[in-house]
Amino acid sequence: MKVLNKYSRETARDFALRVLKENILSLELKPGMAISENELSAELKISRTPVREAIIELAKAYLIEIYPQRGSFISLIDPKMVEEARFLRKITDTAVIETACDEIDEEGIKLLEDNVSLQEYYLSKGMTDKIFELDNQFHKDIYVVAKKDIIYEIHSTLMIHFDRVRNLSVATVKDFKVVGDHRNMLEAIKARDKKTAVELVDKHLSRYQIDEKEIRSKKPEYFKV
Amino acid sequence: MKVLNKYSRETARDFALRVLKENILSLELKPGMAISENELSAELKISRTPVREAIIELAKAYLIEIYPQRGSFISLIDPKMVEEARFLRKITDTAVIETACDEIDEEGIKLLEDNVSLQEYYLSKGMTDKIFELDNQFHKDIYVVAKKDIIYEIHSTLMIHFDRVRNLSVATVKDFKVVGDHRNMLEAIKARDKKTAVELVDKHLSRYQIDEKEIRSKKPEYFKV
DNA sequence: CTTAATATACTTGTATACAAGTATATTACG
DNA sequence: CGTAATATACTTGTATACAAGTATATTAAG
Repeated sequence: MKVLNKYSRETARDFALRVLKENILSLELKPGMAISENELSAELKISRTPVREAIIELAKAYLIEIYPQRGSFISLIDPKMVEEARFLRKITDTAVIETACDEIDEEGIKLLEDNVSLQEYYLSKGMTDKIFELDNQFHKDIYVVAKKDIIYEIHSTLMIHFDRVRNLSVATVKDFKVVGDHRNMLEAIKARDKKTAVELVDKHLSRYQIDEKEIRSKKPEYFKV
Repeated sequence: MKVLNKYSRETARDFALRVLKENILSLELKPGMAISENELSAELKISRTPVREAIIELAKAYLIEIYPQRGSFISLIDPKMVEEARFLRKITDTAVIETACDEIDEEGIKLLEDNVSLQEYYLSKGMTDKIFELDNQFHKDIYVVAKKDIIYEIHSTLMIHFDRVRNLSVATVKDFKVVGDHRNMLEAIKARDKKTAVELVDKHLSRYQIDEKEIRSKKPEYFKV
């Protein structure tokens, strides 16, 4: 597991949570792999308590499975789980961008504009690795504009199911097209054009389509069913 | 706080969680009220650890606010939070009932039919207190039919924000009309009539409309803003 | 009496010890 | 050698002790 640096103000629990999420998303912690509270606490140089609290939270999001007195395991990729996450993201993103069209104001425009401009800048400089983080932030900002930021937070951990499968996909290179999507979304929101905005969300998410069969053939041991 | 009976197989953590949820929903634990891990563990006759773990989970759902070294408090009613929960329930219920229309089969019909029949029976006998639980189960069953039960689970804790405000409302007596709603929803799903089903969800949720002003004037100290 | 300094009694965060149960390795037996 | 009984070394669940910080009560000074 890749151990990140602990921020000085960060609680041990938040630290453990951050490290675990990152490693599950990046598949450094592999689906099906056993993890132990004791091992992790040794590795992170904190006690069992905060590690355990982080594990419990991830178990609530079905990212870890806890079998009492037997062990805890990184959840296998469950196609049903992935589908529920995708479904939830689609309906929520759609409704939220519509609301954003209603709620957008000068402040919101600035928030989104700054982000997209930066994405375009990094794209033009070929610094595509910077775009990933801005991509996530852009989606969060739309929720903020729509005054639905709690929903974003609540769903964020669940979306790891979706995102880690994406990370297994070979064809994640076409990421540069998303910057154009974001620009178009922003313009639609500014124009309060709900119909176009919703179409863009649909188009945008279709880029994240995953070829389950292909991934499954490469890594069958990662899958639940 | 009303302490429930602990099931023999239930872990101490699940027990604490169940008791806390129930008391927050019923407003036995009042918004803004201070709670202490030590007090609760004494009251529930379990140690601090499982109580603490339950509190952390509820804090993640914004039902409890933890201020380190100062104390933990039942969250005040936050209109933004209530609105986000209502928004989420509406869009999710809508999308899920459409999916249920696609996925319904004999087994699903039986599941829903058994529930609604029982509701109708209790209604005819005037045993309206039994209907509350069946109401929740009916909604969950629709998610099950639509193969979206994880989404139901993930959202259930969040919906307490919405439901506890409903419990403060005087006009919750018109509950008997929901049985008719449920019958109509079931028939729409059986007929795979998405348009009608969605209209019914909308109509159904409109019954849960809350008069914030009225509640606020009765209990202003419960509100955040 | 007022005000400031100091205890005191809380709070949650973390570390650790023990309890209860599981799975594997080891040992003893046939 | 094969099989069953028994240790052994894990696992997570729970209880408890201590650490660090906050808010209030108490005390002392002016």
